[in-house]
Amino acid sequence: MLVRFGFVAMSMQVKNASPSKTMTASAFEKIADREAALRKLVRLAQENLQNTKRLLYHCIGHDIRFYRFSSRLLPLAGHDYIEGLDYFSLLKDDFYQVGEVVRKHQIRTGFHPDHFTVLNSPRCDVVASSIASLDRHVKMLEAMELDQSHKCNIHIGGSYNNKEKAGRNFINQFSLLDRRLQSYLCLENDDKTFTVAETLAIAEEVGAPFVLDIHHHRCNHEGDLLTDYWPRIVTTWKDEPFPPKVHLSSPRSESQMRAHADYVHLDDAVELLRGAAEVTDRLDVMIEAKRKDEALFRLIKELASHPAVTVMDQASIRWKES
DNA sequence: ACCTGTCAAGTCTGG
DNA sequence: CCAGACTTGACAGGT
Repeated sequence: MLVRFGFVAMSMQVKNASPSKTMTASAFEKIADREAALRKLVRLAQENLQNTKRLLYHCIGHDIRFYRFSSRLLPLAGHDYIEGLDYFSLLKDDFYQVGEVVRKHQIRTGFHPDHFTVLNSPRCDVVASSIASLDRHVKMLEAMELDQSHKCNIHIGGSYNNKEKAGRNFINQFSLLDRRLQSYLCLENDDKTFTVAETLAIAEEVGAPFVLDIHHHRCNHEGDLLTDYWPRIVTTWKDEPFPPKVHLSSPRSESQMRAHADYVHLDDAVELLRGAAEVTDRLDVMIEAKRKDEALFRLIKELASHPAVTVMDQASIRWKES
């Protein structure tokens, strides 16, 4: 099994390259000259896109072909204050430049809209802003000229005291989305509410790929063994150009089980790779650790001494279990 | 240069 | 019904 590793949004090695620079709503309010404030927002967004490009070059230089964009590229996006501001026409070229690097170097990218994107909420305003957020994320991918193989990954949402009903509500809301949005989505199990079993069943029903988060699974499962789900997980990716993707992280501590640790524990990685190797010959692993790309490089280094591992380059390995 | 507190969002819990 | 916890990186304000 060929395994490629990726990281999220920012680098611990590339300095002054935040792709998430922003302005608070209250700071925006305090600027008397609204036009000047809007210009500053556009400048921040432009910096975020240019830094994203720098981060992509960093990836390329280290053989990394899997990267998740920051979901905060556009400051105050969706906020009432900036109504009428068209980031997309103003930053057309910046978006295009990012996409150009991605396509030229065949990097797998995507977004993870924040957990306030809740499609199954009983509140109409929450659903509406969630759809608007998804639309914005897809617009960014389109502005980069990246097709549906680059996904927006979301969770199912809240349970509202009736998880089964909440799941059905998600399916209903999903079915009401434009096909354009649907085709860019993939679904991930979360650490509190929707387990692998529940999320996978929903993903199968709506025809979206399923992203396994091994850490969330550990926080939120019902004694179910992952081995029961691996074949079905892989099947949800069968029509996709890229291989199945999974999220890998370790708990910060026993008292902070849900929080992400600085680095990934080798054992967690090995456990994941063992399971995946039974069902797929390609896997993309998104590292979700505080130390970002440093955690990726450290994990590769640690994996190198495992008997089942052959290191291919700085960011990928071959797993060959005895 | 560094440190601490605040900011955004939605859900859930506890009072 | 309301306040606070949860989460995260960056802002904001203090020293």
